[in-house]
Amino acid sequence: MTPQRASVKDVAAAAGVSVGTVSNVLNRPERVAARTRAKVEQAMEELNFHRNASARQLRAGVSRTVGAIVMDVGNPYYTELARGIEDRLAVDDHTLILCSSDDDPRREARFLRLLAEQGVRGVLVTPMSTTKDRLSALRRLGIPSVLMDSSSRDHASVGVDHVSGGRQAVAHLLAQGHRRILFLAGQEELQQTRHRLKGAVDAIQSAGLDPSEVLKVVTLPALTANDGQQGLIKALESGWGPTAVFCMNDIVALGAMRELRRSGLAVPSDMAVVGYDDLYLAAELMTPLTSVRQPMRQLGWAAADLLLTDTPHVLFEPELIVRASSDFLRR
Amino acid sequence: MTPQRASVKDVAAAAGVSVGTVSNVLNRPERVAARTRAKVEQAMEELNFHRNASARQLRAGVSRTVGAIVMDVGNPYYTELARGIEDRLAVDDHTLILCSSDDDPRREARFLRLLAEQGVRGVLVTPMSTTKDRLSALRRLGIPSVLMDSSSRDHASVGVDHVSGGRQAVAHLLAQGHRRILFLAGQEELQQTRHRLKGAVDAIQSAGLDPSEVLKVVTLPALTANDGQQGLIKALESGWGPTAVFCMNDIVALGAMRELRRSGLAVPSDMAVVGYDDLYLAAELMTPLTSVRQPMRQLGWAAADLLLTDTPHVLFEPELIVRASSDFLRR
DNA sequence: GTGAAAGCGCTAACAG
DNA sequence: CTGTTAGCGCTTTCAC
Repeated sequence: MTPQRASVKDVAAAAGVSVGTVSNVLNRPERVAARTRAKVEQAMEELNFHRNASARQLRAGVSRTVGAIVMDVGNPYYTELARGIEDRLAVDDHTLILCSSDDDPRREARFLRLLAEQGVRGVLVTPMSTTKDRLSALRRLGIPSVLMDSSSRDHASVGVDHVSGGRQAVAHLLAQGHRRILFLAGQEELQQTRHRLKGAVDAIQSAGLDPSEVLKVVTLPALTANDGQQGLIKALESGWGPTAVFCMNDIVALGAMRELRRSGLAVPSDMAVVGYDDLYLAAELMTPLTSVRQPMRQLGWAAADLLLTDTPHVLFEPELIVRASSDFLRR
Repeated sequence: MTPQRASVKDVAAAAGVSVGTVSNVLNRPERVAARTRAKVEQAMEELNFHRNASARQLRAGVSRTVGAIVMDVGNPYYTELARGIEDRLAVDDHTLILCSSDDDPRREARFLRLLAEQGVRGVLVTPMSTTKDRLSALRRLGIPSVLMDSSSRDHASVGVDHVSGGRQAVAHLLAQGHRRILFLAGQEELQQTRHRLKGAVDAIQSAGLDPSEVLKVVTLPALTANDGQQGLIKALESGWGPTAVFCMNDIVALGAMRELRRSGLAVPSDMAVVGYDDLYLAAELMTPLTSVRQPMRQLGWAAADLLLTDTPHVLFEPELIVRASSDFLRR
């Protein structure tokens, strides 16, 4: 059994050639005579050779690693995104370091330092409360970055049209006859929040109604099931009496529905619910959830593509998937 | 605005000391005079210095990176596990490279090569169909590995007592009066499958019944919602008429319940369902799912701990959480 | 306490 | 086509 790790030198010795030739076999095989190449390849095989990525990167100055900082890997939205990224990176033999900040600035700072030390080729960033700081930190470090799921004039980005998403969701609720709609929103700094809100307002105005009467916004500290639940409790206590709730994502919707159940309100007859992202579990919930579908896989792919090749940026279109949570007919 | 990346040399020049001193500040600060240290630290600050991980690893011979190969990051089970791992790694300033093989040997081979090239300090492995090959490949490469969620005599491992888990699940179903129980199982090579089956058989024998009459096993190609659904279809067609189904994990259970719904069977009155893992979504499904809870976070932590410190290995105890899917009283 | 210098494994430029 | 060699940024003796 071969011992530890073999180096190019070992391979060269075993094959009776120089390290330069071994390197050529690795990087420009066409420049090496077939016979020599065969010898070298055989030696590699026998010695179980794997090139040392550290040395390689040190020399090359740039690594084949890309980082992605997301808010919560527990949310399948981000794992789907990550798959899209990985698939694209694999094409060019790069790897992903996936970092879940959990919206904790200390964790985030640690990951940022780490990615800088790794010399990542770039970082893919998902919008969250500290996005701006993060982007400027990256710029200061001279690390290219791409903003995912958000669009920006002064930054490379791949986006989804959240105005359209918000509009579709609220137009649907209006069509179902709802006139008091609660929006369980993310932080206002999030572009997604602002855009979806704008879409919601658009939809209401297009229906000839007054947004300030029809829509009420509750901002959630974090986009988790628990905060969704708390947000709904707060809204119910206010006495406004909404008949529908539009949630910033499916996990928030899950929390909201949990609370509705707890307080004996039926979905959708007492309260209609619409989520966002259309996670695979949306269709399997206690009441199947109407949700705005995002093309997460493609989004991840596009972001990685943009980083690697500087492809012009993309704007995806979301699509409303109607289920029982907002439509009794589907019960 | 500082340009690109500063090296120890730059820092040394800026601080008016030698690179050796800079390195000392980094690695053995106590050996450096306070005044000198302050100067160096200030220079680092100004130049926005980050040590180059490649160079460091190249020199050290071993990296501060750990790999984990799991079957499907889309399954929250694995992301929870990953968090546990990351949390432990953070303590010793290591990073995780999370690889989702999707049970595809080509993907897996790619990741294995990649981890070897990265010179990872070790790999944490989750059982799947090709586990044995993977472990021997790692051994051949001289990379330490820890088997997660499975126990082994001749391998470092952290496990959960799946015999107990299987026993608890099936004992519960028997107590509910079920006498024809379907087991939607994983591949037989999976230790988890064998252990849970053993637990199920134990429970049946303890109740004075005949396992061959009470239990029927259907082996699923993959542990996905789709395969769970297909497995159930197959079982229903066979005409045996089970009244309960024990699923290898919650995602499989989700697929099974989808099929029950489709064919108009009520849960739990026509068919009781028990899952495994107790994902956060188990409680939120159309019918809240009874499930065997695993301590995923702790499991991940323990695995990373074992790799880093050679702590003696652990065996966790799972716990059955009963919900409506197997108990009308909770309806 | 601090500096000088060697060397980790690899690549690329150059010589033969 | 193949060999020789310098050097990427860092750590670590070993002198001073």
